[in-house]
Amino acid sequence: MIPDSAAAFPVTVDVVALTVRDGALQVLLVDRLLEPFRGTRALPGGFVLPDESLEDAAARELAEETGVVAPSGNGPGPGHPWHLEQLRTYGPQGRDPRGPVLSVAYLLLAPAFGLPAPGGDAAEAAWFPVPDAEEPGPAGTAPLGALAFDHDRILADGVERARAKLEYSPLATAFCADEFTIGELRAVYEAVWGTHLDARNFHRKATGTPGFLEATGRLRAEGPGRPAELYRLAPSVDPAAAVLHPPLLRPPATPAPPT
Amino acid sequence: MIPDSAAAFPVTVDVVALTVRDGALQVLLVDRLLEPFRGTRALPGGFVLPDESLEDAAARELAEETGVVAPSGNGPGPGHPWHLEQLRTYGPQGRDPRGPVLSVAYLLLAPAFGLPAPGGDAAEAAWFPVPDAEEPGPAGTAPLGALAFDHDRILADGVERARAKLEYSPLATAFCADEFTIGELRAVYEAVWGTHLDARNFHRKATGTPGFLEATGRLRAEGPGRPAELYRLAPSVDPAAAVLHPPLLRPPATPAPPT
DNA sequence: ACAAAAGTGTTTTGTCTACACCCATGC
DNA sequence: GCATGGGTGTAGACAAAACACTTTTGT
Repeated sequence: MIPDSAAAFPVTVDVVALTVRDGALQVLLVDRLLEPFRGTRALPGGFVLPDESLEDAAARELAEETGVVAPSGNGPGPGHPWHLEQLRTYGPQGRDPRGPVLSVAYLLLAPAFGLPAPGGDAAEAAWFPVPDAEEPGPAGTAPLGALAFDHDRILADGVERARAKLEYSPLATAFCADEFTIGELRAVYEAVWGTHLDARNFHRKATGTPGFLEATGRLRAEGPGRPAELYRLAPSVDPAAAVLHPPLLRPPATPAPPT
Repeated sequence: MIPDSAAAFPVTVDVVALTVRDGALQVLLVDRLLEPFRGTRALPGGFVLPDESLEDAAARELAEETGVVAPSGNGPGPGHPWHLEQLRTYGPQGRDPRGPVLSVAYLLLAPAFGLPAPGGDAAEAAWFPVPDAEEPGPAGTAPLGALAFDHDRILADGVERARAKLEYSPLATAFCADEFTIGELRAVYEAVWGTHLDARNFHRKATGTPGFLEATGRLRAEGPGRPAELYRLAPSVDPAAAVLHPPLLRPPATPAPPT
């Protein structure tokens, strides 16, 4: 019933896994063990199996190549702040030397987590900072511009999607642990956007936006300074669909001074 | 070199073609001539050929099933206000009775155009109004809820994408002819969002947003009332990438009274 | 003259920004 | 005490909603 003219394409999933570590936006990259692009850095990913959903394939490849076990789907329950969403699909022509291959890219936003022993088709999975500007840095600081396949473009698309989503969705909390302080949340915005935000105004805006945060009543003291109140993502909200009103807009341009 | 465990999937493209006709947001649907879902309404679409790009396949299927010749890509030149962008990809499992099939959906925003003779795998391509609310209307007014495959969901995703994009991008102009009046542009916003906008404030906002509109200096008189100035989309802007600042936000909720 | 649509001005209301200021802790 | 980070108050800049008003056409 499917016409003969219809071609069948191998399909891969590639995951842009982002986190905030050491005050910077970082991406999870692997070293490829197999051809093509053997020895080159790439996004974790691989071929979709016959009976798999795309999202399951993304979670499986992430687990195989980085040892990370992601919850299937966007865990709504507490303790699963991770967020996995589809980014876009990159066309079959001219992106794989082996022939036409379709790649469905996924975006994973997660708190910083350790990287167990690698396996599968990749070795040395590690976090790499995403440079603030999209242009590769002058020194060897920028991992961009050197990835396998069209992964540079996929990474750029993923970073831009993450930056845009922080403005009007509660997804910044996906980078935080289950409970977090306003300061930690602000650090997420500053790292992802590469900007400096006024701590006082951010506090008012974050706590004053309905449907965003819920106070736990507990405090957390960390180093000097007054202990901060702990918050969690407001319940009864799908963080992928909720809309912040008013949105938290990123300022036009004023990079943070490198502390 | 491609592992045997990797499956190959048939891939289709489906096009959510939206326009504004008679003051309402409308979608282009076809009647399927072949199984499965023969006789059911569906989005225009079909299988991707071996050497085709996804975008080319979307344009080809649209032309085959509706007689519409879309420009390949987003024509930047004047006279090609159409806009074609990828929407998202719908997973291979459980969406086609013939087996796992991947579908990459595209969103086409276009001025109202006539429909030449149909051909290919579909007949009776026609425009259908998209109901304001997502719930199907009580009477037989709503074509949603009755489409083939998972096209109801794809249509809902496309409509939501279009509604969101009008806020922060100049894509509302994709629904207009090459030159248009502020009133026509406002009618687009009102039809897509299903709201009523204040004509005076809209005029000021649209003409005052930098990088959005360019005055032609000409006028157009249509019926009674003062003739309106003609505008075109500001040049030197990629309408798909440009960002309106400040954005044109849709009001929370107040449906327009049916004139 | 009248209706209808285009375009401008003004007032009010709210939101963002910047910054002064107090609070609670470690040292 | 003093540095450090958390949290609140407030004045000016700025943008948006509401609406009075003028302009220019068709009938």
